[in-house]
Amino acid sequence: MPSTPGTGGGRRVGRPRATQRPDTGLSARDELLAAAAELFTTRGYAATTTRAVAERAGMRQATMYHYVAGKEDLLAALLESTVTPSLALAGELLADGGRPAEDRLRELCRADVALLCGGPYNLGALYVLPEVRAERFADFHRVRAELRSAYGQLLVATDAGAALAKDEAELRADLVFGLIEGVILVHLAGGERAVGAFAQATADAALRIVGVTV
Amino acid sequence: MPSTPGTGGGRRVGRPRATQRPDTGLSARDELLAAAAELFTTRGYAATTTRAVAERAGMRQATMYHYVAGKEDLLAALLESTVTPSLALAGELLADGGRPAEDRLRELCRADVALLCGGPYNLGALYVLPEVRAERFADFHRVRAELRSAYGQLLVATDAGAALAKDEAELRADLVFGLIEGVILVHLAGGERAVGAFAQATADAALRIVGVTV
DNA sequence: ATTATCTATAGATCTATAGATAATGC
DNA sequence: ATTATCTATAGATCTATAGATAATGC
Repeated sequence: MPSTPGTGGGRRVGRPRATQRPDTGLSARDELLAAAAELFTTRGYAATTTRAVAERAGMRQATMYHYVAGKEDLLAALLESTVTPSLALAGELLADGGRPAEDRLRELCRADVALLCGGPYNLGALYVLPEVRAERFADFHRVRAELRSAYGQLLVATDAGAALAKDEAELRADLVFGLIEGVILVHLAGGERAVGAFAQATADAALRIVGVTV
Repeated sequence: MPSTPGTGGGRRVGRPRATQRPDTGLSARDELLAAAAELFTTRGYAATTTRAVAERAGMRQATMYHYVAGKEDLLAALLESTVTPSLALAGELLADGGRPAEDRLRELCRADVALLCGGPYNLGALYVLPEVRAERFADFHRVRAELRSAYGQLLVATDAGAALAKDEAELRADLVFGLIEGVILVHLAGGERAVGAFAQATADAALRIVGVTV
């Protein structure tokens, strides 16, 4: 059986690292992603050098290019990793006609907030980087627009949502989406509050915006 | 009468500029601030060079240092300019015991969103720059915390807010603040919607979060 | 032989300062 | 004389590539 890269244990091919390899058990690429997540969110994307990322991942700057094409590559991977799970959940919820739309919308909000606030870094802050508007990240924007659309569909499937004019429903979907995004940023600033309860409270607030009485 | 700097018209002291001075009627410092606002919000702070700012303001890179101490100086000035007007309004509203707190909270939300969404650039996006966490911007954070506190005070002054437990009121103030902040970012993405109506809708959504029936 | 890593560095920046220059003001 | 600007540049980066090296695999 070939040694799984990243299990940390076995003999490793290739020249040994100059510094001790971190014992996180992650693959080298995932260690780079974790380092990038921390540095991009705490110091800023443009302000983070390839050297800083590589060295936090326990390798020399040039070695990074063995695993990723460059900084943009790291950012693109991190961005997609933040939306993909929520989008998968949204797909399931949209298909599940057996539950009231109110419940399903609440669950999507809750999970979305829990996912982003629960991680070790504030990856939500990456969404708003000006750099992310570039064509290079069109894939991410497409996925994100799909998630936004799922919010809108669940919203109009609620009783309160169905009673709204089309424009008004669109507007409220934007407000809900804005709440989710903003709350992720505020949560970080606020610091220590239980993530689960906070996510639940945000979901309730979203339903109040839609017009559901909670 | 000494010629007011920035009126654009009169004879100017000093070596002439190599390129035509923009005819915005702004002082050189304000032209730098406007250039920085555009570039920081569209390309990112760290990604914007002093040369880019200076040249957009119609002067050579080195000349910028005659007016500002550097890039950080520009960012600090822009940040404070976004909170100061809302904080002044908040002060007036807190002092005005003659109006129902519901109305005053609504007005603060509306004005805050209108101010940030109404400007030519998305200055709200500067709040979330990781660079802004540095000690250098402590002044800004102090002012911003005051604004957050004003939201909290108006919230507990409403009938619905007064009925909440202390923790729950704090939580909802964070949610309202998160909504305002997030909405500013979403609005930009959403593009063309009338700012006034959007600000009003956000204010209504904030009151719903508090628990007021609107 | 293959692989993962290293060291070294060319080329391209970018910031901030030094010192020159071309106006007006008196 | 004062002021606002310019040109030039030293010093400090940072990215991405070239080429060497030290392991394992067969």
